[in-house]
Amino acid sequence: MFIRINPRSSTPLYEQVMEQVKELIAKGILESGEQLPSVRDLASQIVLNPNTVSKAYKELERNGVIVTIRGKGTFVADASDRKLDLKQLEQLRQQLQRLVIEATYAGIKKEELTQWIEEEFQTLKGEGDRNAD
Amino acid sequence: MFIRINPRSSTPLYEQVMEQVKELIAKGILESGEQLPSVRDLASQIVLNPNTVSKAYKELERNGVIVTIRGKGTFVADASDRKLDLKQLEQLRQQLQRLVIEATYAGIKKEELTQWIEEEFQTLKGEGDRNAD
Amino acid sequence: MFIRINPRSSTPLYEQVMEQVKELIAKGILESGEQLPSVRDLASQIVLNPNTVSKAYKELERNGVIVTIRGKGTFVADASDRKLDLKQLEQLRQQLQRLVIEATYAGIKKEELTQWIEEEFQTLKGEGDRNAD
Amino acid sequence: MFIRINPRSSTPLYEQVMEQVKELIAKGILESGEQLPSVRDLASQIVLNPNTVSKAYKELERNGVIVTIRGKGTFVADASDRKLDLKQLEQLRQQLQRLVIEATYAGIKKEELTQWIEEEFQTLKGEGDRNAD
DNA sequence: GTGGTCTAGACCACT
DNA sequence: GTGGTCTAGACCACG
Repeated sequence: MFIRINPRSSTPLYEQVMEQVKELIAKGILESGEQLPSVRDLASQIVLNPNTVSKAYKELERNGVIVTIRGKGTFVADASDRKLDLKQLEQLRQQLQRLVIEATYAGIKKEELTQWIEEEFQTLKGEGDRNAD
Repeated sequence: MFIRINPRSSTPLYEQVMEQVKELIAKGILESGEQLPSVRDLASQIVLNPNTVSKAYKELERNGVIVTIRGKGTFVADASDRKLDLKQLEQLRQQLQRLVIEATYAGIKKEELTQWIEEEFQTLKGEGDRNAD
Repeated sequence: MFIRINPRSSTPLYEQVMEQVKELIAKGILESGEQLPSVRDLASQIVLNPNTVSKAYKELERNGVIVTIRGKGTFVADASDRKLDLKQLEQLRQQLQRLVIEATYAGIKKEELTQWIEEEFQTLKGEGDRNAD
Repeated sequence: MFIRINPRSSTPLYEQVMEQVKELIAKGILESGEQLPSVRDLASQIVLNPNTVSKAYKELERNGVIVTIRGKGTFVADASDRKLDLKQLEQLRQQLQRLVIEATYAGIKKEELTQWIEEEFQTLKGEGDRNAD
């Protein structure tokens, strides 16, 4: 797993791990049922304390992104197991509102923003396809 | 100024203030050159520690959103004074990437997301127009 | 023996086996003196490591629920052989206290809870009768 | 707050803290809006590491039992804020099933069990009343 | 002073 | 070997 942590960023290390794992799954580089590196392995790979990685894994499990089986390891959850409640949708919507406001500050037009989204979706899909080859 | 703070949210109080001020400006409810309430006034209005409001104002000034003039007060900055460096653009782009990933997890399609953006821009513009009447 | 294991549950696999064996006995589906499948057989049936099944059997024997006779196999113990010391009673009582507290949090009234117990006892008895036919 | 921890119990320390806080709230000894001791205070009171207490508090917040406000402290949540989803009800029901099975093993009759429940509810209410005096 | 994050290192239960 | 729990002690952001 290619995970890169920026220890100087203000976003917590465990959140950075969460984001990148989610990204790998969204891109299809990690597939359902696939085993993730063990807490200790990943911790030594990215030079983090095992507790920090463990915290990231536990949060991801709570989000239904991964599943951990005691004594065996942690695995990517089935897509069907993912949770999507109303609160999350609202949060997403609120994030988007903030983003739109910031964008207007930066002088970014609606067309430009939708173009960006188009590109991001392409990137996700593209990397997944490359992986599938 | 209509600002509502949620003390139980996990986002810092001063950031909530910043977001809402930015929102009011983006909507055109606060216009360039308009005076903002003093730190004390705003603090007592929304029942917050003046230090917290002060921190929000300072951060907003650092971003070039507002300007404080000694002995006169704080005012909404001219749109031309806003700073938009490359770092901010990158951050915006990264936020959007995260949002797209989260959206795919929530099963939201590209079309739906662009539709949302359309709506958010309409909301901004709409409230601004209403205010301009 | 119809035993279903959920490897993703947080309760240990061996405890799940224990619970289900106890349930089968409580329902009268397994009767005193009846032979249980061998560790190997049960392990292959429910796709578990034999060590895990073995641990469950050992624990059940420690509780006096089953007995293993060297060279013959393991059998359901006589009801008279079951051990019920004071510690277990206290534990039971404590579990019930926790359950009552959780129930009040869930807004469940006393009458509802006693009704539930009524139903659980009926279920136990009912399945036993069906099996006795 | 009178919290007693048993370091030799097999149930995790942080769960013991959770249970006892819930108990105090259920009994009405801690009321809605009331402030809990700080993480450090409680930790030194019951001779635990602050991290352990913090973990308990965070879990309790996730359950909607308490609310923490950054920089101010943690408080008992409003009863209306408590979450009660279907999964929790199912879990409760399953716990009760196990309890009934264990009870039959211990030779406890239905009437006895319902009597116990009656007593537990009385205890909860009783301590609350005593506190209200 | 409050809680949140992180590290280092230890022990335990489960498979 | 796996993850889960716990301690000790440090630093930081928030109010």
